[in-house]
Amino acid sequence: MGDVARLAGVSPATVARVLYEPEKVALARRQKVQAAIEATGYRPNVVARGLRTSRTWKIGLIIVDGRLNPYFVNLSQAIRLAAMAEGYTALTFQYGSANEPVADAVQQLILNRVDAVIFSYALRPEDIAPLTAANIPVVQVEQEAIAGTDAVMCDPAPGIRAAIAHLTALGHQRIAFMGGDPAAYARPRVHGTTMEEERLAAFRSAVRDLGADSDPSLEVLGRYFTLSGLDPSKEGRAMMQRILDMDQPPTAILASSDMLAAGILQVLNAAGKSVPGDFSVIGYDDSISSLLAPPVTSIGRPLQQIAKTTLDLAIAAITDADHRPMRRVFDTSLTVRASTAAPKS
Amino acid sequence: MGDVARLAGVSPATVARVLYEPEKVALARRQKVQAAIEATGYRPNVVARGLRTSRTWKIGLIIVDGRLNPYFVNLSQAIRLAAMAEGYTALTFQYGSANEPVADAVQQLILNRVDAVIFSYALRPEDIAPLTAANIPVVQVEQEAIAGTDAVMCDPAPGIRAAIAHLTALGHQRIAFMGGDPAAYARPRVHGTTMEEERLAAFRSAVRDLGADSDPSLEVLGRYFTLSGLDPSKEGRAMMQRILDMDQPPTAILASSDMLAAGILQVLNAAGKSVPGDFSVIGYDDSISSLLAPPVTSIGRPLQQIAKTTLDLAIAAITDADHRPMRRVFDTSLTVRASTAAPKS
DNA sequence: CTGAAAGCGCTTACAG
DNA sequence: CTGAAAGCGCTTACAG
Repeated sequence: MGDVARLAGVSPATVARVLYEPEKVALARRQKVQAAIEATGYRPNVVARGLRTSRTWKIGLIIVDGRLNPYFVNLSQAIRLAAMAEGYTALTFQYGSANEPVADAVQQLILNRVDAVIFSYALRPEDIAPLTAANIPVVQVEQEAIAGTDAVMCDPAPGIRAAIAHLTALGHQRIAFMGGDPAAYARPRVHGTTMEEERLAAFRSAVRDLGADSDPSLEVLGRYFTLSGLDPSKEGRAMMQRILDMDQPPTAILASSDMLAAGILQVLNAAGKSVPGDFSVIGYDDSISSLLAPPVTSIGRPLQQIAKTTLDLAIAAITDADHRPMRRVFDTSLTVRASTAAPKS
Repeated sequence: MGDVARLAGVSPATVARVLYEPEKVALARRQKVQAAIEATGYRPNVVARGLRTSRTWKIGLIIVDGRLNPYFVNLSQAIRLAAMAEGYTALTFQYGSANEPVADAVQQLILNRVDAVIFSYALRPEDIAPLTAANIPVVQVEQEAIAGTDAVMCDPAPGIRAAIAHLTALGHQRIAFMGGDPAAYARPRVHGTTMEEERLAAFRSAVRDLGADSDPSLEVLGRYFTLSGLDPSKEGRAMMQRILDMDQPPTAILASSDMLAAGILQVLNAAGKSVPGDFSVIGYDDSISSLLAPPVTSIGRPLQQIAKTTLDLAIAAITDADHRPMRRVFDTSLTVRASTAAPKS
């Protein structure tokens, strides 16, 4: 910066002004400074600026490890790109596998003086205190572990209803739901329901409204993945095995993640059964569904909008001292692929 | 820091000394300062330290977008964790999809004064100049686009030889290679060969040595993925279609990525063919191979070692002014799963 | 419209 | 062993 100032024959203050409020600098001088910036290739030191203004233009992102579910790769990528579009750089920490405690990630982000922290399925209430103490705003994505904090949510109901409607229109009567057990995921919550409860409730009401079988034995509940071993299709395989062992098995299965659907396909492949011939399968997340054989019909979310909104809320919280926490809800929707067809009659 | 100093009745300089060279502070004082640090929960501001010491403890990582190939999620995760273990925070930029030019990422990393930049399949020779000018060392992973720069490489030959040996032991004679076309990937190189050439050469020599058919028509070459559309199994589907159309099709296929293998399984599934009944399939990367149906035999790399070595080299380059660029090479290896069996006779 | 000066929170060479 | 002082590279309130 000193070089630029010297070259242009002005003070460093004027260089800064050309950078941030050029209209306040007389034209002749401004042009001289701009020429000097060009000539030297000068770009302000982000670290120094961060120290001076106590805005680092960094946001922290704490999100589930993408190796456990590639959906989180898509989400974190979308958030990172939305952040870049607004001039922010993302500092990402993965949560879920490895022994990388969320508390440590929070500490790191505080030390790095990030302007805001975005959590996706990773916020534990006890992590809020240090962030609040450091005056760092928080946005929750698809999670409401804390009241009074911005939250960007996804409503599973539209996608699940579309999935059940798709299956009943094909002629399916016995449709199984494979998903997270609400009892196993007693997540902290502020709205009285967890995601697992919401998805299960959406399934139940869609099945009831659309005339498919309402049979509790068709609700196959468990975990999405085991944290150890990085064998993310294991849970789906185990749950599909339970379905194959049923007295009155379903003809279609709605799984609560694409990873579960992958496990389903593996068990059916090993058992010599075909999809959609013997079973129709629908996934959730629209992550690896298009890579499976056959490509799997799946419920997806509007990722770009979620990411954009998340950033808008974070920026509002950063820049507006009077910002009131908001809650935004997006709809899920169904993408039909080759894993669903009419049942054998 | 001022608070701590006041509370302990010492100067800020002494607080800093307790933090960085405690043995130089008299015991009584040191304990007083440590107590004050405890009491206030003080942690040094990383931004200020970065400005003062011109070491930010950040490393930049520019790597292929994990949505194009999940292997890069595994690799970047491994590097990020290795960095954390050494006290570094990673600033990650994805390369390949979206319009996120590498040059911009490089600029961002320079502005952020990262201590080093790690490239995986993303280094273009023209990006080196600004980094060199900013005195930021570079490590190349699985890529040697530039001479005189640290490089951590993977030798495809051991894994490919193991794959072919596995197939010939099962009785396969006609084995196809599906991979990147060396002509399509005229990557910058310093060692005379590109990765595509190395893999193809490894295939050819393994096939020759192990007595399988050496038939140029069994080399099905193309691209790993299309950058547009985020349909990463598309290329594999197209190449598999070419194999199905052959007069003398192979009985086994070695694909150069798990994404290609996914496309293979999709085409065979749609054609009513079975794996490994009709075709044995081997993938590469050991990324989603364990999620496919059937789980796919795949060639993998020692990720933890690669990540650790990458960081060791980066740190050496950061801390040691006399550091001489090094080249480290790791072996690939085969993980056998359910997609390979004896051919139909 | 412009510059001199202060200060963000640290670290470290220097003097004692 | 310890403190006062300088300085990393910026931004901005203040005075003119």
